Amino acid sequence: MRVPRANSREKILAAAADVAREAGPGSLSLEAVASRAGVSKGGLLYNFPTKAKLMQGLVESYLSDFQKALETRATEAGHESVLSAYIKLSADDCERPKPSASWMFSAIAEDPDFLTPIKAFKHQLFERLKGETDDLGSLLVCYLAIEGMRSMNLFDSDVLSEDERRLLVSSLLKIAG
Amino acid sequence: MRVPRANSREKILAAAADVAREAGPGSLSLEAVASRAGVSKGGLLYNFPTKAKLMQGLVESYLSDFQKALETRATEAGHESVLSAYIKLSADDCERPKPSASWMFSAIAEDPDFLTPIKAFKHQLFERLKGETDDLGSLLVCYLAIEGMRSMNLFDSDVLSEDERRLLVSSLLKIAG
DNA sequence: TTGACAAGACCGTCCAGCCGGTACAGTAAG
DNA sequence: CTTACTGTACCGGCTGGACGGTCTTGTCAA
Repeated sequence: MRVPRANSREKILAAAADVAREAGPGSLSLEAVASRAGVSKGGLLYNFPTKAKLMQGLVESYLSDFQKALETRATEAGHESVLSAYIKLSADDCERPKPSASWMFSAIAEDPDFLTPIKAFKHQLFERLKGETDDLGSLLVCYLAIEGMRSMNLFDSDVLSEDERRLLVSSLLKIAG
Repeated sequence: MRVPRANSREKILAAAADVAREAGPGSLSLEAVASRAGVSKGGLLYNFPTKAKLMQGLVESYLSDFQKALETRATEAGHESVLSAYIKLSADDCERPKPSASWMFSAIAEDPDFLTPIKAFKHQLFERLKGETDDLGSLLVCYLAIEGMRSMNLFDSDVLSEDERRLLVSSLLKIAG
């Protein structure tokens, strides 16, 4: 009973993220992902010949989604700076109560090198932000604060209230200018 | 109460942190820890009857060390605020190139609930900081930026240069007042 | 003697990767 | 149109190995 062959990859990727989020990063097994995606283990291994490839796919789709969202934000709303687009995007990402990237912990456990592309991406983004502003101190504070927000969301650590998060975002936007 | 021959518990805890840092969080097995600590598997299980207890021990020692260091900083150098003590302590912690808490990833993979005490601790610290200042916006920015710094160190993501980190710290201290 | 381990065999479980199938789809000759 | 062939997409059982945890036996210092 097969229907959408082409979407299998994305379905599997989404299923993997779901499993990691709901059952915990330690429960991200091939069988769990396959079952969640409505695919057999063989079908999963057909799309991703190894678990490492699956992790790599997760990283790549995460990065491309993020970049797409950032680009959209940075261009759509007029002459917004990349930094403020990044702030708003991150704020929205962190709005969702459940961390959507728990799979990162699985990836790190598998092999810390899986995060290398993410590090490179962040480095690139930071360089881009540096080229946009002349007040390095403010940029550093903003950038790190966003990093902290994302980290707290990732660790599912809800220290901030709704009001506090809003205040934080507006403070950051003010610092960003 | 008999004194053990050597302080095996601490040796084991340190060995576990070393294994997670050097071999990766996914390689944190009981055998690896035992071998690293110069202890047999039986000896390890004698001190920590289960892997969960070992993780718990890691968390507890991390938290007590951190609190002790924070208290020392906050009291020794005159009437420094807790926030600036926290900033400086975190900056020093992040000075070290290698993340010292990679075991956290192992703990999360094992069971996300292991981080509950850490979340509680952070929440408590944040409340304490809120009681110390009247400018919530600045506190939020500072606190999150520190969180970001710690997160980057944990993920071994060296986006900032030495100079940038120093500038960041001084900016944060200025914001903290 | 006893408490604090050392040493390691052993078992149950879990899981990644492999492999032999199977159900189509497209093509193309007859 | 039919039959035969071919490649794609997927199924699911299997296995080898790693790992956590238990248990037994031995050792040595206090």
